[in-house]
Amino acid sequence: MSEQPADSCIIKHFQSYTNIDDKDQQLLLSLEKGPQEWSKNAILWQQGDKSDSFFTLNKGWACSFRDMEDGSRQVLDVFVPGDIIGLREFAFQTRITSVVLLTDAVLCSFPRQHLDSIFASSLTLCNLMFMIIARDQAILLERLVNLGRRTAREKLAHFLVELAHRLGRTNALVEKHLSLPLTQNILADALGLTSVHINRTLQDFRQEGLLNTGNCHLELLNIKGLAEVAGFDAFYLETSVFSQPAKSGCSMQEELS
Amino acid sequence: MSEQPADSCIIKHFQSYTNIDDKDQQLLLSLEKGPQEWSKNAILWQQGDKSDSFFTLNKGWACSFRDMEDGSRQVLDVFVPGDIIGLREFAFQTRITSVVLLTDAVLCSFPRQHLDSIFASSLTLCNLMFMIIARDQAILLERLVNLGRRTAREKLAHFLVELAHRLGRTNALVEKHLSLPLTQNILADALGLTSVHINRTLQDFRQEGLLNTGNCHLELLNIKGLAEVAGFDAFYLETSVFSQPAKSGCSMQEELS
DNA sequence: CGCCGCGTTGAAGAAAATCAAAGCACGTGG
DNA sequence: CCACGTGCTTTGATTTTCTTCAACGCGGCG
Repeated sequence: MSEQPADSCIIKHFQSYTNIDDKDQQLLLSLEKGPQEWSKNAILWQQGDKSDSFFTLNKGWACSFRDMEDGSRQVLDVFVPGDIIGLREFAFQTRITSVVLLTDAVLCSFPRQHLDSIFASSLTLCNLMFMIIARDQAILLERLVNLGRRTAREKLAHFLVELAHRLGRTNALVEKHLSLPLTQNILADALGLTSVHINRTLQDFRQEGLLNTGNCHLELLNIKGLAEVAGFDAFYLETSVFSQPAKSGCSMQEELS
Repeated sequence: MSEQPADSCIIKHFQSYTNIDDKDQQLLLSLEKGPQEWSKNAILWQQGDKSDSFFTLNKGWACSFRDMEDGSRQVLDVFVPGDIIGLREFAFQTRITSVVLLTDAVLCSFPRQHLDSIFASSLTLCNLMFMIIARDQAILLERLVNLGRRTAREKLAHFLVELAHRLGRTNALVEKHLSLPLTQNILADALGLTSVHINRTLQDFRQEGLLNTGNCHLELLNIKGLAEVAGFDAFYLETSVFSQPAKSGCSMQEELS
């Protein structure tokens, strides 16, 4: 239960946006519940569950989704290490989406009522929370554009490039290789396509030398090419209310900008 | 510049979620800039503009959109009287979307830095702002499901029923008639379809006796039927952190639930 | 071994886009 | 008051994109 600051998921996440002073760090530490191990395919929560906490994802992948009456599902979000899960359910007493772990994972829980303490005692953190939720929304907006006005090729390319970008922020992107624990089915459910079509589109990309896939692993051979296919522009990921930039940990950022 | 509380857009909006005490009302009043008239087709702001304020929409309709490189556009949001416009741009120094007025309108401006005063002086309002932005996100999520996993029929029906629901909240829905200043083109851009296809789907609905359209006007003949077509469930519109329900102004709410 | 989840492949079909043109309503100016 | 332009709706014919269905291979794992 007593972590060092370096182990705190939420502080690490917040630090990537702006500097958090010692006082605020202590506040966060005192509110966060220690890391817990979860195993693959565990359901973090389901639509309709009581909504009284959110999580920070320290290690592993997760995704949120909505089940449809006809048996299909829409994947709404893919979470990677460093992400906050469930902040958007803040306004509801019951969960409006479900969340499943795509890999074994380490999570920190954060009871919702602790948000009050944050709002009450730190203007910086209050602003920051607001900024994070607003950035989440920007990502959703972009996903909306993706689903509404792009072809399957563009959708898939855009999704992958965005993911690479987000992974770059927390250094999980080693060279152009990244572990991608997403089945073609999940990709399809995220992009509003069928897995069959995802499969064929991936084949096209491989033939064009844009990427390679294999065994939960993705190799981006030509990120610029992919970004071009997608019409990708990273502006929507770059929050800038606080002047201090995130510590740039990765060459991706420059390569894409 | 000196409005009575009843004229304040933002207070009215907030009151629909929970009770605002006098102190908070005064605070809001002091921060809000008086109502301004705008005319149809005016651009509130454009992608890339400096982002330093948001608006409350007192009268009229607006929509936010993103222009694509290929000339098409994706409509992201349709705003109706009582809505807050631009809250989600909070995290960015420049606008990530554009907003255009669909009718003549009355708006109140709210400088962003005033949010700090709110965060600093009222825990209630701080929570409320958070709730509102979270609810916005829930609506976006639902729109995402709409775009990703529904047919044209379902998309259109869902969109219209959601709109009716939202209008019901602020009493703009008289009987089953509502003014709908949306061209088929805008509907298409909102739903990721073409106006031709919207036209044909609307014709189907008319033939099935579900609705009537004409001249910026929509008549919902069979809301239940439409909701059924759409697989509509209003849970995502019902925020419930604050126990007090919004004053129910309209028979719609019961009819649909 | 046999099952199961996942990726891959092919053929056929459905949903929606595209292109092009015509009609209609409304405001504006002659 | 009528002619005209403009923006929106409507219509038909054609094409593209993506889905559906069905089957097979392959690897991991109980």
